Amino acid sequence: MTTQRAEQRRLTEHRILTAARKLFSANGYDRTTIRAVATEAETDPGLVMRYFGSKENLFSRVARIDADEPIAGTPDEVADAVLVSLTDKLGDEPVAALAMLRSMLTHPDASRGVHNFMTEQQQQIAATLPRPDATLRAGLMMSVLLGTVVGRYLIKVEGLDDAIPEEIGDLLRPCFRALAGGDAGSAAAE
Amino acid sequence: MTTQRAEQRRLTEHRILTAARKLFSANGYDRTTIRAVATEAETDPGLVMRYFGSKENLFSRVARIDADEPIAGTPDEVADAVLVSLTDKLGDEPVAALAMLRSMLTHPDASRGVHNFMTEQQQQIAATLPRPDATLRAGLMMSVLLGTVVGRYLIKVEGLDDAIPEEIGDLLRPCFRALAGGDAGSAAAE
DNA sequence: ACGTCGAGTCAACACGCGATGACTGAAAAA
DNA sequence: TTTTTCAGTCATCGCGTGTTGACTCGACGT
Repeated sequence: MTTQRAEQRRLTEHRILTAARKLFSANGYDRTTIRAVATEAETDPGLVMRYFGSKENLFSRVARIDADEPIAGTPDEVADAVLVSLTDKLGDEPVAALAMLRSMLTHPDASRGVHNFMTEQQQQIAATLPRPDATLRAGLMMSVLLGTVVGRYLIKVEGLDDAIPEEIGDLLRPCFRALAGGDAGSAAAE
Repeated sequence: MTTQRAEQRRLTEHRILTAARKLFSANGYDRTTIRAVATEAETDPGLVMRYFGSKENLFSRVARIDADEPIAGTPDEVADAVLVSLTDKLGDEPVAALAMLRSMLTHPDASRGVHNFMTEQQQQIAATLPRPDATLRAGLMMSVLLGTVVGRYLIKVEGLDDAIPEEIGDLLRPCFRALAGGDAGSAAAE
């Protein structure tokens, strides 16, 4: 059985992690203070430090973008796979990812984290596109994905912040299809 | 004629503004210090304060996204207009806009600035799209634009960071066309 | 020539931050 | 019961920040 103390500690750690996720994703790394996290978690700054060592460490425990499933298939299948991974993220607020995304432009670790995630996905996608500009196309697909998530959750673009994922997915499908290049973009020549 | 003193002041102010633009766009608001700006401008922190009043004020003098020309026309024309405003921004590094964009996720003023710009453009676009989901479509167009600029200059997505604007524009044209909804997206129904 | 103005310099203030370490008291082990 | 362990508390340190005000001194107006 778990002792009273172990259980108490588990609960407190959990409160701290939840508070950290919330504040990091709402305010970013620099504007989130250990003291604010402690207050939100109804505990003490010293305890946060003891349990997690440093602010950096706490952030890395809380901010993460889970890798999607491997991507492969025909260009159209790839486009749809990216679309699915997008609508997944649009389903319900991915707090851990938002903690990362909120700080990606100002905090070096978060920047690396996002860059790594995007590059990983991008390379998988590019490998399936039989084109000389595959890397650029894959990079644009990831950029569209990024822009959509940032627009919805962080910038709160009107109409995008409260749209249902399916509708967004339907509107974006032609984009990903065109970027994947299954068929020539309509009216490409001029 | 301009006096020596007036000229000297003009030069120093200019060095400060250039330094501030550079540092704000590279490191964001919070991680840019008045001292660092002064050092970069080869002057004194006190002088920066005297000339610009406060860090906030200096930021607002330096970070701006110039409004694009009004958008109107048929859906396809609107799509192309957005595309042009994008390729313009991809032409050469828009330092003043990057100062704004770099801080948009963590600094309230920058957030407002980007939000205002996007909403403004979005409303112009939406007004030209004869669709019930015009706002969402326009919002997605702006989100794609945002994602592309952020991906190129701030995240530095591989292949996107050094691509020529025309190539990016060509790849993105079908996206904006589809979002503008001039014709039905290919394979929309299933 | 003389007094004024203003560009530039410097030291210091008040504040909030991450981090440290000593302390308390109750639960756990002996 | 006695001893040890550890969750939780608290005061405090060192540092970097934005900001202030006093000071210098060469250019300017008269």
